[in-house]
Amino acid sequence: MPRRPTLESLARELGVSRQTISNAINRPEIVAPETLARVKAAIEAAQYTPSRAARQLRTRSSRTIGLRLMPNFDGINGHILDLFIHELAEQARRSDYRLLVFAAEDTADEISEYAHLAAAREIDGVILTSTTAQDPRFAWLSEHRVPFASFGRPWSTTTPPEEAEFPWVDVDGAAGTEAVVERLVAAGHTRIGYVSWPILPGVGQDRHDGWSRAIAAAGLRSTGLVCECEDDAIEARAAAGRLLDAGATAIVCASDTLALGARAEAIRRDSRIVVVGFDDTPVARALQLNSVTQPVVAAARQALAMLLERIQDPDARRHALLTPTFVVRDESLADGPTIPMR
Amino acid sequence: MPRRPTLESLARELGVSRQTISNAINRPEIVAPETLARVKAAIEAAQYTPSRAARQLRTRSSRTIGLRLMPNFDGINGHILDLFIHELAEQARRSDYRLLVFAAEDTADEISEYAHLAAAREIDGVILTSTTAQDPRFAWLSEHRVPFASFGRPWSTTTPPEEAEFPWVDVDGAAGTEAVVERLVAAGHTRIGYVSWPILPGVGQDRHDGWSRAIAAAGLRSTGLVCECEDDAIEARAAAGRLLDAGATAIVCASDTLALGARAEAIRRDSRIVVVGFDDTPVARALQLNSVTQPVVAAARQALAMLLERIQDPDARRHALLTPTFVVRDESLADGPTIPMR
DNA sequence: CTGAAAGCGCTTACAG
DNA sequence: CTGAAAGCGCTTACAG
Repeated sequence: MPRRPTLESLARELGVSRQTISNAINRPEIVAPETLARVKAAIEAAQYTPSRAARQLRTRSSRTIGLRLMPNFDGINGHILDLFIHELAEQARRSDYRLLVFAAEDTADEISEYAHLAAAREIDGVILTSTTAQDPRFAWLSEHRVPFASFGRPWSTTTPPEEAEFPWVDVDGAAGTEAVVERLVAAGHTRIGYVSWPILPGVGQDRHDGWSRAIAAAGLRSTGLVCECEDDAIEARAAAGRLLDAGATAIVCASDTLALGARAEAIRRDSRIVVVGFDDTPVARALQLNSVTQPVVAAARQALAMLLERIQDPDARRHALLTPTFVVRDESLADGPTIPMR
Repeated sequence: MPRRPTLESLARELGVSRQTISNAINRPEIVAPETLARVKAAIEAAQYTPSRAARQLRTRSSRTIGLRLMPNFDGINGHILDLFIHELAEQARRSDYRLLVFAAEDTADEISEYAHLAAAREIDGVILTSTTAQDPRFAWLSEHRVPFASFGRPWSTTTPPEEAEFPWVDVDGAAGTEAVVERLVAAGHTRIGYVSWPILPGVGQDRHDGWSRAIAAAGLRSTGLVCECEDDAIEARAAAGRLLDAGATAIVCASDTLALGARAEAIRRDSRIVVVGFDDTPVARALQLNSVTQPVVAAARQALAMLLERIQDPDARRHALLTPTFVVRDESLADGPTIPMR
């Protein structure tokens, strides 16, 4: 790459001191207006940009945040993380932060990479995604004083997430499935099945609980109307079959992948059966499938804002639970306020 | 973050000079074995990692590569880039390089970010994806001496890609659709339709040409058997309808998104109709759809290797065209060597 | 092989 | 407001 100007060379050229130029960049308000203008023009003309490394070394801040890329080989749902990362990168850039991403084999490997990055002072903080119950990353990062914010609640079975000593933002999955059921009930459905992810503490349980809560609130029966399965369309198709055998007229699913399978079965049996997915992935849009959309852009913004606060103040610990929206694409449900079909 | 050891503090502790420690890290072969062992142990014990910023400043190398995150809001096909980036991150880490990602509004904005990153010496090189005909990024990066390697050929209409003055790796899309048609012909199909992306220089034309070439080689007719449409399942469904009206018994598609739509129509008409997608996304797997899989992992490795070569040698310009594989999931095609169904 | 020294390019108190 | 100076934490020729 070509030789580039430095503070030194620029100062000589302009006949001022290095400090003046540095001031013009970092504290323009203390520089005399005419000098400032002259310096700014020279900076512009020379395409001068301070060396990030030198700046980092001096200020002891990298203005870089680290993020592990989660493997997403088999999921349709990885789309959510795609959107999240994209928005995170956009916001980071706006705040003059860099986004450093890395791959890791597992959580232990992920942590070891944080250790490296932190030791080499390459990152000022970390954004976590895909949190699990008993997630070991929270403790490690806290212990080692690495600032972080999490997209995903701590799914601890002992401490409620509101008491977490670190900032997090999450989407209220239960509220999503709950809203779906309410709408289905309003449309006259009384046998509403649920194709669930494994009901374990975390997202799987959360989404299930919303369905369950709404069913109970409506005074409906739930017996025989839940099927647990892995995030696999083939399994979901079989599960949907069982729910339909049990008389379901609508099937709510924990993901679009599951909905894809459920819908194949539903179409075979009776085209009036309503199927609802979750995450509103491109697949749902392509198939005109009802789904629930997460406010991912807001989540990314909040996560970054929280992290930047945390970097400033080690005690910062805001929490935010965002509400998802039911995207109705089925005509039989198409009354009341919805997101317009795309 | 906690106070960390420096070369200075470690040297004092051990009673050796800073250089000795630096040598132990960077040129261990010139340090006396016992000293080396002692130093290595101390480094391990103190969890010492050299400050990246200081190192960068001194060596004038950031060991960081830049990558623009392409927006992927509406595509199912974004999956390929996901895999690519993941593998790139993995390989980069293995070579002790960092992967810095950023979002950009458009190509001009992307270039302006390269300008910033290069001026601040934040990156040593760039990996390009999603290349287009007349892609302005090639010229800009070349002119500004920013090393880069491209995942995607230069789709210039004037210069053949083999003459490009920069390294690139790509997947031979034409070979993919060609192999698909050959297999369909072998299975007895004589009316093979193609749902195409817009046939313009680039991936769209490339994939179309493979189909076209194989049809001609088999001595089959192609009239009425091509439909161009945007990467949209709804449009694809209509297109498939027209192809079926023209007598097609098999439909090859430029993407899984298109195949999704085509299949919906095919199922409605006759379940024996064969549909083939492209990219083998999770959707294809979920729906047991035939598809063509790109060797993305190999592409990412090659792209990184080429970039690292280019960083060493400004004249390095290897090119590689990788061959995709037909993933057969339809029983009617299930003879001959295939990738086993997952 | 080891030790004293220069310098990468910045930022920021400190006198003036 | 500006100028001379220190120092962030490394790497690497250079004498010994």
